[in-house]
Amino acid sequence: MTYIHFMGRRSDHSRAELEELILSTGSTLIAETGLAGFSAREVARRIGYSIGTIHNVFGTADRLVAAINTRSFKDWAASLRERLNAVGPDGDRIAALVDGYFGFAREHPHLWTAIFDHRLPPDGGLTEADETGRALLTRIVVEEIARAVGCEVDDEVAALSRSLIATVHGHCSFAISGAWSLMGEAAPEAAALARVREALSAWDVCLTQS
Amino acid sequence: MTYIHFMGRRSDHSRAELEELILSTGSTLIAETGLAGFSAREVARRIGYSIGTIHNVFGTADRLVAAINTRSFKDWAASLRERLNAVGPDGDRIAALVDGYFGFAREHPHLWTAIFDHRLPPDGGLTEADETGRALLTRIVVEEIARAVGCEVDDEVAALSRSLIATVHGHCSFAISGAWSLMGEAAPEAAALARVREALSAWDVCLTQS
DNA sequence: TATAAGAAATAGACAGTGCTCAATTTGTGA
DNA sequence: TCACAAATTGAGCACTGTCTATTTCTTATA
Repeated sequence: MTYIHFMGRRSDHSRAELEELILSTGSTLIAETGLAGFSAREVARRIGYSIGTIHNVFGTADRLVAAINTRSFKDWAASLRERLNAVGPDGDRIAALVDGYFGFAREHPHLWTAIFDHRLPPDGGLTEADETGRALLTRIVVEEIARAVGCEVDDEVAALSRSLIATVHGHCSFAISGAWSLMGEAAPEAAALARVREALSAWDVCLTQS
Repeated sequence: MTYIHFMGRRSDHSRAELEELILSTGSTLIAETGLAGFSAREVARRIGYSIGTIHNVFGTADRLVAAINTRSFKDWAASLRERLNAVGPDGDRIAALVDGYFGFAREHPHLWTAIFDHRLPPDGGLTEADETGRALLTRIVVEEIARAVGCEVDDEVAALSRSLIATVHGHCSFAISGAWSLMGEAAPEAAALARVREALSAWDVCLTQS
């Protein structure tokens, strides 16, 4: 008859609540200031806990950022699913996919940028939970590409999907960082979509011939 | 009859020599430790000058990193030109271009990563000299793509070129960051090349039809 | 009920960082 | 020889992440 839930000294927040509080506050901070302006101390200040508490819960500032990025990944995947549901089974799902990729980056440029700018120290890789959370987005795309080319999900389709993700990512990356506008490019998203369509039609031709 | 050249106190290094010294030492430091391990103080330590000197010459650590990245860009462009010369006018110049893009990233992963991870503070953009130095790489690609599709260099070809750069960049980015190997992708460079070839042949079809 | 045990939270020290600016060289032209 | 002015220094400031000793509170036991 033991209560394992409230073992700490503060009853303000349970461990889970504290994790959530740190995570969402950290996410807001990155959204506001970008990864460069992020600091674990500032997160502690905002939630009214000391810096040591952050360390207790997340171990390292890097691991906290990794957790925040995983959360961004999940939100991103969710918004992608929403768009796919919105266009329906007969809509232009490929366009929805590309627009979903760009959409999250445009709406949350700092969060999106943080995902790809952050590097973990060489020793400590991602958590199992991080890995699976991030794999969601890839899985959605793989499923959609399989649907688009009318195949089962196999290694070949998965490889094509990753290549298409990389293609769209490159365009989005330049668009968000601003390197693109300096070069006078007007419609990076349209270009990305064009490249994807070309690859898909090349794949169809390949299938027909074999 | 006034000599304006030697106004300083140290004859160890002229201003230009000092700039070069800081730049090359900083470049080596990033190549060794990555952008995260970079510090202006460490550069000062290594060249035997004080931290103040770095600030006199480059103003800000961010501007120093920007200058280092511009230097990387130039080296990158030079190695691209070399590869193009090596394959000659009748070789597979498109493959050489893609391989050159990946090649620099593979040989100098930290320098390459630093180029795209570094963000200047919102107020201070890049120098004129930085801009032109970085534009070199794009120009090389635009010229080659014009050659490949047998056109003059115009806005359309330039837009296509930027889109192809983005495509290759996306693949290279995932390959270097390691996100790729986690997904089990074996040949990111081959995939990038395939996407580029598809885009070029789609362009050819487009030209033939019009 | 009183007390021992133990975990959460904290405070604060440590070693770094970038940036500033008064004080200090020191080469040079007068 | 001297004075000037540019180049260089480095202590000081406000930060940062990380870590350990300490406090504070809850729970379980005697």
